[in-house]
Amino acid sequence: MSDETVDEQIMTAVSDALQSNGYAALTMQDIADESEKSKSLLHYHYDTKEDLLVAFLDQLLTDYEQRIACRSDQPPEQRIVDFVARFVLTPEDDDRAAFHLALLEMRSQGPFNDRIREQLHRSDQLLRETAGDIIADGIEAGVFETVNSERTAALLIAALDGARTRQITLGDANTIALDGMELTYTRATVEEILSQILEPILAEECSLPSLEATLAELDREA
Amino acid sequence: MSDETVDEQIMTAVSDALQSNGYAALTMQDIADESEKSKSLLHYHYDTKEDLLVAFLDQLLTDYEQRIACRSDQPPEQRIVDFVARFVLTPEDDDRAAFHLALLEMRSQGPFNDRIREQLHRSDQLLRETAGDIIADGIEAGVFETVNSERTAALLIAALDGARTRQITLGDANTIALDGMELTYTRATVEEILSQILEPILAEECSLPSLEATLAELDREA
Amino acid sequence: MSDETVDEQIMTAVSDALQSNGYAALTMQDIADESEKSKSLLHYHYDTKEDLLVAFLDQLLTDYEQRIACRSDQPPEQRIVDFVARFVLTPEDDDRAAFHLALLEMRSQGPFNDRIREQLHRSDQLLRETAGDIIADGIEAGVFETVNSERTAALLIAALDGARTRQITLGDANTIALDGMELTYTRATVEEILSQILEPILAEECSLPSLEATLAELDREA
Amino acid sequence: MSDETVDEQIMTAVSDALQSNGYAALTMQDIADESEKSKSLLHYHYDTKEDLLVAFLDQLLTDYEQRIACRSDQPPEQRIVDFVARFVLTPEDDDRAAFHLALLEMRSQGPFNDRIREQLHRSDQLLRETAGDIIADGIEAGVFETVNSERTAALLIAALDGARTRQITLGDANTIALDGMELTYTRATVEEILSQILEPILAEECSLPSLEATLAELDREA
DNA sequence: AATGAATGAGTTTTCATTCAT
DNA sequence: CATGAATGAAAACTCATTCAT
Repeated sequence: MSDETVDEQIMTAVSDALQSNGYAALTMQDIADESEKSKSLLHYHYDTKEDLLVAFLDQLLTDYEQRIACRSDQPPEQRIVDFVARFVLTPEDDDRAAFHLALLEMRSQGPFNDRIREQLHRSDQLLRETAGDIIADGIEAGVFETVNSERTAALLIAALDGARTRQITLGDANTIALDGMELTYTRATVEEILSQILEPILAEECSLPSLEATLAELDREA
Repeated sequence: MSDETVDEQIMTAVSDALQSNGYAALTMQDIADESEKSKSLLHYHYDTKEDLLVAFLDQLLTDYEQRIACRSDQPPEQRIVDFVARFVLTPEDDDRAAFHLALLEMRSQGPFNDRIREQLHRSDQLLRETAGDIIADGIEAGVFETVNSERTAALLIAALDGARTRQITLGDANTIALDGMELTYTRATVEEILSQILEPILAEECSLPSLEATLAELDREA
Repeated sequence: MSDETVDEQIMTAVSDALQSNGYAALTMQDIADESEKSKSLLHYHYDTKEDLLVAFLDQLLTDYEQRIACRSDQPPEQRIVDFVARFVLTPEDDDRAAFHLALLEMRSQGPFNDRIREQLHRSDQLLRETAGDIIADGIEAGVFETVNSERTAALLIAALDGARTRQITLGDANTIALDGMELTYTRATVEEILSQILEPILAEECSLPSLEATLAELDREA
Repeated sequence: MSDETVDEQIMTAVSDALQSNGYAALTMQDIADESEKSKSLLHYHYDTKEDLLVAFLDQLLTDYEQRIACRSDQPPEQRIVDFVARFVLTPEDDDRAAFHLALLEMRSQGPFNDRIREQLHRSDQLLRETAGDIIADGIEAGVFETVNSERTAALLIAALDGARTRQITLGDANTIALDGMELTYTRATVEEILSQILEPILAEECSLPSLEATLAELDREA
């Protein structure tokens, strides 16, 4: 805790304050309260509230980008399952849900704020390229049949992002029944993506790694 | 224009103000400026800002629900194409994009506001039921193969909602190439849904109506 | 009192607050305290502190200009004595001293603020023209010998303004002895101007009206 | 440069900061920015901002007093021309104008601040005594006719100070025409003082040194 | 029904000052 | 000596809400 740099402390405080208050109602005082620092100190490090929030978004997205990029040593079929599995939010993932909610609020500020919009663009680019590259690699490796990798990636991401948005905005009550189990919206969507989008394009003799195992693996890493 | 009731005028003003300022920065003065009325009058009709916004969201979703529900006299394969086609946003649809952006901002307020959350729930329920019902009707009518209608609907909606969110937050620059044409994110996603999700579950001898024609038809209605 | 308009009340409050605090230390709260209104109301009537102060300066100078301009029906020798007599500040003139002190502070803001500078220019122009015109009229009427009216006016005003500045910044302690009486700096300077600058340029047979009588007259008017 | 003591550096920084920002808007940070030192260091040397500014004013006035006092070995008629010539500000004298503007702002703080007022008094005393003494010396030496030296000095200084105030607050645009040349307000006033106040009191056979030559001489010294 | 005037509570931001190093 | 970090108090300004008319 106390070995965090001040900047890290502030970023943590922004994150906590966003989770408690939401973006629209967020005040500098809220952030100061979450850190153990004064409002003045926030202004000492960041000239304006906007500067602070832009810095926060930057750090957020940079972290996110790093998480997306890892595990690139795996075969394509594992990487694509990894990719989609990372979108699964369990009801216990309070922090991650809050994080994505905050991100969603900032995303909706994009059209009103150039600096935010640029950051979002950068990050979106990476997300789509990553998914597209994995699929393209899979085609080249003979794991997937020949499909338009870019468009398949676009569909994938739309579904994953949409499921996540719905889950975090509507709450976990919003579940989907599968074989008697109640799945979160993201979990159910990942299952559907695997069975209705990715399995149909698998080459003969190929199979996807187990989602269950992949989720367990990701859990272990975290 | 002038035969609008005051309430209608106010609702229009809220909509306009949201489009100009976004939810986070929206003030009562902004709304008053968009109407030709005074701030005081807004308070005369709605006790608090929250009351006004909840009323606005209610009206918004009610309108939306009515639009979803219509054309129920059509056969299932037409109704499902109708359903997905309604999500397509062209670059010219400035107003609708702004509308959905405002809605997105309000959606992200759900977790912080019970009254907003309830409304969102109600509307989401309807959306998923509608899609599920159309697919279930199609199965019963022998147009679709037997699939889990609820889960397919969930995937559909996740993808449609996600595509729309990405399009409105990232701007129309964010396009997807198809056969040399540049499609908006929503349009491309609808195409993918049709070819990768709906066509594969069509019964033999069955086909989907043309998206092009359906879009033209919806356009005519509006 | 209570029949003042709100704007008048605010202007009075600015004046009072300036006298108590000086320009450099003046806050909106100070002004609100002097009026019986809230800070918010000041912002309701004037968007910014600068707007308020510019409006105040405008009113100040406009009033001042009107005072300068009056009594224009008199002969030139009376008008010039009037003109210089108006600069005399007695030790009892607390309000007027405070007023000119506030004005002095605002004058020193001119180089930093375009809007203030413009107002000062306007007013200065008038002051010099008025003095110059009186002298020119006097020359034409044969009351004064032929001198450069513009330059004589410049000297006159420099001395009058300088004397006033010294009196208000250094306090009334700063007096000048004349025939056993202690005169304020402005009073002494006016006497000197009359005897050393104006009397020497009087045409033969002409004389200046009594300062004493003129001061009494101005007093009666006020 | 680097052989300045820290105190000298700080005084220079105060002067620079005053010229850039004016007294009313001056902050400790502004001063720190002009020096290459930190805000903290300013407080290490001067407990409070007021202490610093009072010290600055003290140094300012002390310097000024020394300049007034010099050249006391000259004959009275040269010394009085010297005295008035020192008030001339050419349009090129940016620094001196800024300096006097800062001083003017501090002068207008006198009524609100005892420590500042005392300093101003001290300095004003000296100024008037110096002028009075030169004239008294001139009378004794038979250069000037017998006049009230104190009162003539008061008029002189009022005019000189007033001209300077007007010139620095209204800008150099505020010129006065003389024989086709545009003179600054201070220059024109000095000319008028020489011809209308000092020359009339010269004893027979006496004449004043040339202003032109005196200005050149002062320039050389600086 | 409608509004201009008014305000209190709160927002971002500023700034002189302090303190640990 | 010197500084970066930190803060409390107060600054300008905002805004939902109220009230008299």
